[in-house]
Amino acid sequence: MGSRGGPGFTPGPERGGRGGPVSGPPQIPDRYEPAAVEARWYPEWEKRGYFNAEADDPRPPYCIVIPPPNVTGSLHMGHALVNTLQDVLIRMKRMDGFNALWLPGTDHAGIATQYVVERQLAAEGKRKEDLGYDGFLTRVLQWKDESGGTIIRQLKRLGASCDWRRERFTMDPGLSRAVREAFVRLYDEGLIYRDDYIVNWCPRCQTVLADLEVEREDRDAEFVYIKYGPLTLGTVRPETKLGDTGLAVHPGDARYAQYVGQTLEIPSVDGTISVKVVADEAVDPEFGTGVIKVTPGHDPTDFEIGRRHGLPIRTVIGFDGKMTAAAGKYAGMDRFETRKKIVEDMQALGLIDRIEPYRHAVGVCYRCKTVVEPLVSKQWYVNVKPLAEAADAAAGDGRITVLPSNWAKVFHHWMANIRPWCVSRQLWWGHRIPAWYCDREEKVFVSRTDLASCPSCQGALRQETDVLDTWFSSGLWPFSTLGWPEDTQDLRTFYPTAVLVTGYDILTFWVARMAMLGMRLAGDVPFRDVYIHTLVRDPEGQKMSKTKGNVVDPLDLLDKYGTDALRFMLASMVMPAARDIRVSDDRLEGARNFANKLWNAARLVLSNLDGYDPGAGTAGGESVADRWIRDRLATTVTEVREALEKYRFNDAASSLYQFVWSDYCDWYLEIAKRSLYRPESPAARQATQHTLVTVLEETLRLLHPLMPFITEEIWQRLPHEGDSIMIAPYPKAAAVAADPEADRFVTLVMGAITAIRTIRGEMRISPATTLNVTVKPHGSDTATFTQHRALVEGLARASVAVDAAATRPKGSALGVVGASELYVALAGVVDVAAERQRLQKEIKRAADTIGFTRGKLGRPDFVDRAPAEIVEKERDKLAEQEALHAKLLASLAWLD
RNA sequence: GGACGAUUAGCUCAGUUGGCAGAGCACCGGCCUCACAUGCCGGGGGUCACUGGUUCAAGUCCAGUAUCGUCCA
Repeated sequence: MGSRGGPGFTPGPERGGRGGPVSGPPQIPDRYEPAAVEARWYPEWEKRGYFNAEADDPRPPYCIVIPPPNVTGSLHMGHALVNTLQDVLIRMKRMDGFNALWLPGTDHAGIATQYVVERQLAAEGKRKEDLGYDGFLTRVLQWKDESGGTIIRQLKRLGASCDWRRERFTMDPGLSRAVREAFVRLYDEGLIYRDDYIVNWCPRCQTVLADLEVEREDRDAEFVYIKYGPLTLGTVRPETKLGDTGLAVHPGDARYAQYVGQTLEIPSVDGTISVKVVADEAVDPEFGTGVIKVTPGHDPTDFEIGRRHGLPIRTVIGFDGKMTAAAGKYAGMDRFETRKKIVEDMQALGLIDRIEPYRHAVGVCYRCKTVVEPLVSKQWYVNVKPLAEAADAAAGDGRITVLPSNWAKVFHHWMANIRPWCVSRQLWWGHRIPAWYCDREEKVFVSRTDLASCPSCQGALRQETDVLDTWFSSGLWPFSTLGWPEDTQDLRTFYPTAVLVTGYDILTFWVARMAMLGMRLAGDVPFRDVYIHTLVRDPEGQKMSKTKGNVVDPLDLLDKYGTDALRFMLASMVMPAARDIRVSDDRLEGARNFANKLWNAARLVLSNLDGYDPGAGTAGGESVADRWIRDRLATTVTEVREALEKYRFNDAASSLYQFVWSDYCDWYLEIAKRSLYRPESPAARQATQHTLVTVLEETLRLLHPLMPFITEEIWQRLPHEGDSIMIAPYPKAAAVAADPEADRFVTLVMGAITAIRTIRGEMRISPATTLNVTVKPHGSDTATFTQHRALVEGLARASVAVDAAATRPKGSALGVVGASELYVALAGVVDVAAERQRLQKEIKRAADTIGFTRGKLGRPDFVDRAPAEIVEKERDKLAEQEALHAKLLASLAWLD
């Protein structure tokens, strides 16, 4: 498929030479059919290696790493959005002369994947323990092989131009090595440590969760007021009373000052318990009775209070969510059943003061929604504080730009308030922590290589069974995928990457961690820009969720509307402010219609290329309309480039939409038809053909990043240079020179056409009726009207006479175009009452503007203090409106 | 409780440095005009949430109020 063009071009390889205007070659359907086009071009692009980037390419690098989706996942609307935006950027930069690399891959999604496989096993009546560690991992890998690749195939349907040769997976040997290297380095630097701390435990997943992995859900509960010796206090978790080791009040609370420091013996359901009363700022004296019970083993706040005051920890709920032996007679009972039972028991003993309904947020596991149990256990932590300070500084001084800028604040806030990151997970699926315990010497060894025996005593070792948080490996993604820790050519060329595009929901989960780890380990920021997009919602603004049943499958939309339509819709919905996106069929239809519009514009152009010589250019026959559409395109190029540079995808989309539909199709094509079907000269026809083709060709290149398939399909059928639009140059912005003649054309000729059409519309005159129009030009307007008389006649369906000496015919409607007038004969066509009504409306409009403007100009403050050009503009407006008003009044008088 | 955001046409939303309020959809009227009815032509529709302030000038800047939303605790 080489380049076409040059003299003697005949459009379309399969097209026969047909003379004159035709209704489009039968080979080109009158509707754009996306499926076949998409299926044809994607494999072709991939086969030709257009997606590939090399590290030794001398052009400036531009790299995006994909936010890795779950390897066993499938495409949802969020993926469709984030990957559309990345593809728009990467295609634009690739066309624009950059060495553009979009690096794809997937992550292993530890908890999520393990949870899915465990459910599969449960359906078979098995547990992972039945398969054993190795057996379970085999099973997970089997599931990965089955479902892995699904999302990659789906990304290809979306048109994603990733360098697939470089696809990575967080559990690959290379990336696993990076994980181990990172862990060991941070450990050696003293940033990783083990600690007994209160953690979020998921009793179902049997693992600890990071704070971020706990979601809040509002639940109805009972607020139980318990008689606590001499005091009364409220709690939503009466079952934890068994683990109480203290009571706390606010230090300034006079009501309870007498108790502070005392140890009370409290009669309880299972004998008495002894609790120490402490004063702590964390207590809200306004809440409940102002006294709280302190259960350091089962509540994060209580844990902190306990640490501050040296209270002992009593663990009464175990990792299985059941009461422990320390819970006495409740041992072995489920925690929620115990809650009910203990209330009953306390009621029997008269220990309940009262019970009130209460709604509060409980923490649940973000994967399985099980209520999280705060528990004390020994875990691995990263002290991220120093890393966060560095990352925060980079965002503060512009080495990283977070966009839209309101997200920069969120980023900063999170960095400034960061807490130690718990990185160990009690899962089987993930990167096993490279730590070995020597039980004999009670030592821990962290090592890059597997250890067989204790380096110190040569005794047996056991490896840590915990794995690392998935985000630990994802946090290395921008450099581990480029070969880190090796000093690779890829890393030197493509790191730091240009931009990271992702949703705000993982700004803290992931973006923050990449920034911290990248700066610490890879020595520089991982990306220059972070572009945060919002969530995709249903038409009612509801978050899509399986439980609500309002999930839209992007694959269905691709089938129904076409990939380009979905992409265009998504891009045009991405607003600069942090607003969620609502997808609706209306929006998609609009985008599909836009694709169809473009398709049909191309059909019109392609069917009118007989005799066209691409090498001859405009042959000196260029018209003012040809110049006008070129100027409009040049302006559009500037707008689109600026919008994309600033990640204002909606601006880029609407500029293109407006240009293609309103300027090119509605105006230019209609004008061009006159020139094609009734050319003034062969040169004029050639110039029109040339303009039609080259403007469309450039428009296609401008649009290609948003709508890759349809643009390639049309581009290939047009005269063009090069093998594919994908690798054709992105249009360059050019200054638009002042063109007074083109301005007059817009104001007078297009204005006259619109004026006549408006009169026709308001008078409800059928489009089939040819109107008799007399134009009375003002001064130098004569030449313009005379020159374009036929065009006005054609586009306004009128018979036009230009006569500077014309007098207003009886029973005619008035149109005002600039300083000129036109009269539309209505005699016998319509009753003059309608025109009277129309004129009165126009008169009121003009009078309102005049009143407003006079008022403004009448205020000395305005005239004195506003900039001269603003005042001048107001004066011009006033004069113009006064002239218009006078004409309209005269016209009304004429009618009567 | 804290932070952030939103409030503009019937709906969904743009509106960048303060200078004549915009788009798409929906609606109304007229058209199957030889690229397209996934279309063409025309039209109506807004006290820019509210109250004050700054300014010659406020949708835009400032303060407050109300309502809604998101995140954090």
